[in-house]
Amino acid sequence: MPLDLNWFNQMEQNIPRCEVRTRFAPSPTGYMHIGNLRTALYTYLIARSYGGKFILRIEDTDQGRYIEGATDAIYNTLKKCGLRHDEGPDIGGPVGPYIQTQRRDIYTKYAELLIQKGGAYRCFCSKEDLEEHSADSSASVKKYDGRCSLLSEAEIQEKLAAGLPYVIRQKIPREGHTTFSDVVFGDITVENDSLDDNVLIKSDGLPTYNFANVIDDHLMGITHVVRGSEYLSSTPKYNLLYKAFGWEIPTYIHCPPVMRDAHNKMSKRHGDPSYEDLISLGYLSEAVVNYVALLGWSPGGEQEIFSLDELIKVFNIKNISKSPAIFDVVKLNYFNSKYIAALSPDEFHELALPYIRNAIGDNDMDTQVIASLLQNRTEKLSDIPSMIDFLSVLPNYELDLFTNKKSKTNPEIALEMLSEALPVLRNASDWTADTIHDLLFGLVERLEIKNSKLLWPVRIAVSGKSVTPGGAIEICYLLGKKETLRRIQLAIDRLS
RNA sequence: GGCCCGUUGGUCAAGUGGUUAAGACACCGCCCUUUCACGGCGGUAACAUGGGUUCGAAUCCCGUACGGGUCACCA
Repeated sequence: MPLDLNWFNQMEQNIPRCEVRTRFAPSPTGYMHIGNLRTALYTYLIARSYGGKFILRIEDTDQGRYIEGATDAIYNTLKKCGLRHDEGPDIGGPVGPYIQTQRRDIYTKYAELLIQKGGAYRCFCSKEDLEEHSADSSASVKKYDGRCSLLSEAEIQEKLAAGLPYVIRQKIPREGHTTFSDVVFGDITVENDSLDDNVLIKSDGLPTYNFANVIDDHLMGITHVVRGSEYLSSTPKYNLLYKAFGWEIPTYIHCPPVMRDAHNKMSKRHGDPSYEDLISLGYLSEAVVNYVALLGWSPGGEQEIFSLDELIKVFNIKNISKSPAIFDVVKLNYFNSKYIAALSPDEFHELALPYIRNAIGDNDMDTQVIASLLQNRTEKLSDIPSMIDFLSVLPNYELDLFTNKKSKTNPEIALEMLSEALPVLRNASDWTADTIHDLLFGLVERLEIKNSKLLWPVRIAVSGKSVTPGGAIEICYLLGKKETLRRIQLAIDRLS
C-alpha cells in the first residue's frame, strides 16, 4: 500500500514553530509521585521562563498498566500545584489528540514511512523464537540479533499474507557511534553496536514509548524534552530515529532521580509519600512545590522561599544538578511551617478547623483563639489534633511534670500555688483572657513571686502536658471557668 | 556483567585553577520567654580515594572505590 505523502505534509505543516514548547507526559498508572511532580514542575518552569507553551500529553500505550482515575489525579495535581497547561486532552490544542491511544493511526503511518526510509523493519519472531535466540549466546545480555531485518521482500509478503503477527523494530546501524547533547549531562557518546533493535510498534498495533515519544514530540513541536535520567541510555536511539526521519533534534534536559535514601528512588512500594499523601498529611501545596523545586536544582543565591511566579523568574536549566537528591521530610516540614506561618489568620483558621474539630469535637471553644495559638508552631496540619487533644480530655499526667527548674517549681510548691489560685479564679466575675490575666498576675504581685512560679503549675494542672500551644492564661480561657476549676481542684487533690 | 552517568558536612546545596570552602535544614549552646515553639546570636561538621598537570587544584586529566541508571511487545 503506497504512502499518502500529502497526509505527511499536512502533519508537518501543522507543527507550531519558533517558540519554546515543553511537555509533561505522564502515564496514567496511578498516583503522582514526587519525582514525577518535580519533572512536571521543571517542565512547566522552562516553558514559562521562556514565555513558551506547556503541554500535557497522556502516555497510555501500555493498556495493561492503565489505572482508572489516574488521569484525573494528574489533572488535579497539576491544577493544585498551579502548573497550568496550555494544551492537553481536556482543553485541546492545535496538535491533538493529546492522548496516545487516540493517535494510533499516526504512529502506524509513521512506522510505515520509517520502514520505507530504511530505519525500521517488520519482525515476525515470536516470544519463543526470541528466547531461543538469546539462549544461543552465553552472555547474559539479550539483544535481538536482527534476523528479520534480513528477510527478503517476498518472504515478508508471504508472512504477511499468512497473517503472522509482527512487531516493527528500529533498525540500528551496526557500525559507528551516536552522540547526543544534554543540557544537564553534556555530550554523551555511545557505540551504535551497543544499541538494540527495539520494538517500535507492538503486536497489538500500539507504539512503545520509544517510538511514540519521538513521533509526538516532533509532531507537537516540542523544543525542550524534559524527563528523568532513566531515559539517558535510550536517548541515542531516539536521536537515530530523528535522524532517520530527517527531523530536528530537540534540546534534552534529563533530571536526576529523587531518592528516598542513598540507594533507592522514592517509591510507593517503600511507603514513600506521593504528592496526594503529603497533602492529606497536612502539607501545603505551595510548600511542597517550593521544596521539590530545590531538590536537584539550585537558585544559586541564599533565598530559599519562592512562589511559583518567583521560580519562573529565577529558574535556569543550567543549575539543574547531575546527581540524585534525597528527599528530606524534615526540611519539607521546615518549608511547610514557613508557609503556614505566612498564612493570614483567617486562612489558617479555615485550613486548621477540620483538624481542630478532630480534637475538640463539637466543643464550644473559641477556634479562632486556638488557631492563633497553633499557627506559628504547626509544621503540618495533621499534627494539630495531638497538640490540642488535652482541651477535650485531660491526660493522665505524672506529678513530676510540676517540677521545672527554670520556673523553680516542684509538686510541693505547685500544691501551694494552685491552692492560692483556685479561690482567686473561683471569684472571677467573668471569664475573659484579660480577667484571668489580671487575676493571676495580681496574685503574683501579692505573693511577691516570679510569675512563672505560679503560671507553670497552673498550666500543667489545666493541660496535663509539659508542651502546649499557648500558656496558662489562654488554656484557662479556652477551657472555661468550670472545667478550669475542676482541673485545678483535681490537681490539688492529687498533690495533697 | 556490558554500556552510560554521578561522588563538597547527616540532608539540600554554592563553588567552575588562587575563597578563612557560602547558605539552608537538622543538631548543640546562649539570649528572649508564663512551657514548647517562634525570633535573635553563636557553634560542631564536608571537597570518596590514589596518581598526575600546574607556581597553585574541590575545580583539569587518568586510575581505583563506592553509588545510580540502563540492557522489555513498561514508560
